[in-house]
Amino acid sequence: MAVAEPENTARRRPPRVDAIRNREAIVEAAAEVLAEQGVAVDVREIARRSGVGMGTLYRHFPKKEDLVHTVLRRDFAKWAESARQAAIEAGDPWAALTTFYQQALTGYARHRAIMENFALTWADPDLEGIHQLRLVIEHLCARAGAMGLLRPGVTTDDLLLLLVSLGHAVQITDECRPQMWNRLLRISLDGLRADHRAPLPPDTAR
Amino acid sequence: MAVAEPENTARRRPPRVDAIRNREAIVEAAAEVLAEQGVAVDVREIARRSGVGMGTLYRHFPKKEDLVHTVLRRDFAKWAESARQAAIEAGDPWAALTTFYQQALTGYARHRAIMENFALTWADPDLEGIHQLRLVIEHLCARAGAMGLLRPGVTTDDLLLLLVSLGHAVQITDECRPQMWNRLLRISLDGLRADHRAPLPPDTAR
DNA sequence: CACAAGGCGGAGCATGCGCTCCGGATAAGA
DNA sequence: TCTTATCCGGAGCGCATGCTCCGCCTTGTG
Repeated sequence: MAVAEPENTARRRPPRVDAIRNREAIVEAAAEVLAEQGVAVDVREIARRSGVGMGTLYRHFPKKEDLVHTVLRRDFAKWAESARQAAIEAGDPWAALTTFYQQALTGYARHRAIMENFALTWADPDLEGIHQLRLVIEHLCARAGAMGLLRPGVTTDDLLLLLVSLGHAVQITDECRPQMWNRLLRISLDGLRADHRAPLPPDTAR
Repeated sequence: MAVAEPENTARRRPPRVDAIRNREAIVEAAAEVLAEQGVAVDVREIARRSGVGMGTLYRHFPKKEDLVHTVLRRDFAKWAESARQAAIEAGDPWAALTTFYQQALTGYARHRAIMENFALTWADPDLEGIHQLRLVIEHLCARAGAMGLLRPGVTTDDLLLLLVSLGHAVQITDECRPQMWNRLLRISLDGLRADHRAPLPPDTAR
């Protein structure tokens, strides 16, 4: 690995302006298309919408996966942040929890690729985005728990899984019955309230 | 449409024994593979496992869809029936509801194709299988409601959607944390109990 | 303005999958 | 046994999709 790589540290021309412009157009178009159609979308469609050729697209993102990851990291972070903001603006801890779910699930419905990806990776704490989201939920959990509002024994993992699970319900119902998932959310949250003292089944270690 | 179709009513030889045997082998193998890998499976894999050539497979089922439907109708019915039985054997109405979900969700975890298909078609009451399942849930709902155990305003659709939603959670967690979805089930069912009298959000018509 | 380094576009390759085609095999009636 | 309607197998077609290749063009520098 010690072979001389000439000029790999400096003396590199900065990227051309058209290259920068194109890269941004690609990411923008990809975000749009991934939100609409999910990760199974044809790469040609992304190229078409961003007004760029396949060669250009693959120069900037050597694998489709690279592009998808780039977009997903960006949009996932945006999404988690907006849910966090919504929770902060709510008054009491319980309202914060409710608002958090409502905001998160509403966003969910508008981004198929986020949903698909979240369902696959929610249990992996190494991913930056998931980790951030986990911290938010932990905080909400702690706040509600401190005021004795939350059912004892409920974990952050429970709340994360609930988010994934309801996310699926949202994806299925949002188009034809936009308020139906809200009923399910209400039911689940009521099941999380502290007046249920019966212990939950143990969560067997992975 | 009145063109003479010669001999379309009788005088047709019965199918050969090898044809019958092969047809059954195909359905059996397809059920296995669909359960493991979902509907996206390669048709060649089904042919291979049933020890039959592509020509034979496509003679019996002209489209992949036909085979999938055949298998799904069969397995969906089996699945719904086993959940119904479990509910019947339970004592009180609430135990029936709990057992029903537990049985249904356990079966769910073992059949990917059923899950994928159910998520797409649960709202369509024209499908025989879904209709049957709906009746079962309606009955459970009525029983629990009559004893004042069920939260007022909860509909059959709510319970169906809850099934789909938890089904997704099961699919995600069953391999690495087999008991985790049970916690979510418990939470949701507790949210369905009659001690929550706060009205649910309205379900806007489709 | 002249000239490269680097960027650009899209035809085309490789792979995977649904489905077809047809020469050969075989069950079942005469 | 002989005949034939019926069935069998699997090579291969058509299409979609991820990705590459290469001749032409743009940008930025002296």
